[in-house]
Amino acid sequence: MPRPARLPEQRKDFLPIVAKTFAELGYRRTTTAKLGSRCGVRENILFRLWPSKKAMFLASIEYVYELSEGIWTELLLKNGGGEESAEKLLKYESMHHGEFGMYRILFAGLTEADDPEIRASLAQTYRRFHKFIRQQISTHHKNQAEKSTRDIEFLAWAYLGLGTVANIAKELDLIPARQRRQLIHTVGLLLLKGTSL
Amino acid sequence: MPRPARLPEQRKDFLPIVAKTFAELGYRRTTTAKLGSRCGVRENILFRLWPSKKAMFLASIEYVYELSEGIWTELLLKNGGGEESAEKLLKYESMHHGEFGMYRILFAGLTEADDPEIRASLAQTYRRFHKFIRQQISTHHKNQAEKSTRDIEFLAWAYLGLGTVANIAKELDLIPARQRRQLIHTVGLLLLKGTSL
DNA sequence: TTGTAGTGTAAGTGTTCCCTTACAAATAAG
DNA sequence: CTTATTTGTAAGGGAACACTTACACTACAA
Repeated sequence: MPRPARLPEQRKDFLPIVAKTFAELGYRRTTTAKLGSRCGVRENILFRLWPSKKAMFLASIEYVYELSEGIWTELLLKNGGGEESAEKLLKYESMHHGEFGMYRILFAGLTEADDPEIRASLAQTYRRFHKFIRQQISTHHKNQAEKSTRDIEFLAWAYLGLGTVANIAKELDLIPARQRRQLIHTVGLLLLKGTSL
Repeated sequence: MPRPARLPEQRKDFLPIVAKTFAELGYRRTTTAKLGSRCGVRENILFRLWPSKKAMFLASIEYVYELSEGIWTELLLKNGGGEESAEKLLKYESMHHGEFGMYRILFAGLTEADDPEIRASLAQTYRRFHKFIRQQISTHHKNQAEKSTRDIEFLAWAYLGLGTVANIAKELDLIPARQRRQLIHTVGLLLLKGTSL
């Protein structure tokens, strides 16, 4: 009898490394040879775990969301679901937004968006981010002045946009870190509450 | 005596085509052969106009801003610099935002941002967009309740973020066109005035 | 008309890249 | 131990790509 296959475990071990590489180099400049060397194996090993380079990239896109969601839900659990949850998340984000640089995978994906599979995976990821944010805004407003569902959806998109420019600004050194934190916090509150700045 | 060189004219003729190609395919998938065929010439012609593929891309990044700015200032001239300028621009943007798809060049550039020249060109472009928007918000507030410079800067970044998600949403079909227009208009007003939604 | 330099074509060149194949080493079950 | 299968290495194949070179043709000023 042969030894048991450990493919799933290997996938789990290598995925963070693969994702980080795509985040750093983008899709096209990431070569399968480079992925292999970073994982400490030859490239054909990776081709046994995923059928193609594209599949590795798709797995990385999913990983981006799961990483963020993991951190956020942990924060929410600590908080016990109180009303100030959204504020706590916002405060956390203003401090740690984009610290792993994983958003770069989404930028990379956007330039490959004419591939239907990459496009679908990206769309799903953005929708999941949007849904999560929308829920936070909703919860925040539950016991207060009501807002229409449409308004909350818009505010959630605007918040996603805020996070995205913050990432771009970080990437290009457009705004110093301290000011970037203030930006997320100030405008984030404006969007969370929908009230005047 | 030889015939006079027409290199500047050729550059001007080809740049929109080159930029559009980069916008469609991204940086890496755009091959110099493809650029040539779209321009109706062989690739070496393009290498006489720009020293490298990267230079063609850099020129395309600048072109993105100039195109937008041209449209906007034309709109402003028509309006005569009245107080409702910002609103008019906003209305125009809500209707035509991203219609040429040139923002894709910026996405493509972001995944190449570790190249110092591309990074610098991108940074300059974003700064120019930010400055333009900031001026609009400032002008809008001139004769009304004052806002701090810092707040106006933040609102301008937030507006840039709004435009960016709108582009992403368009790219990935996350929001139907009609709703996207409403998003830009509603949240745009919120950011322009800094008042409640 | 003539000479000079611009404008275009055709055909490489060396490199890089995704993915495959061939095969050796390790390992667990019988 | 034997055997079947996994895990790893080494090498390379075919294609694509950025950029170059060689050379013919064209148009203009003198």
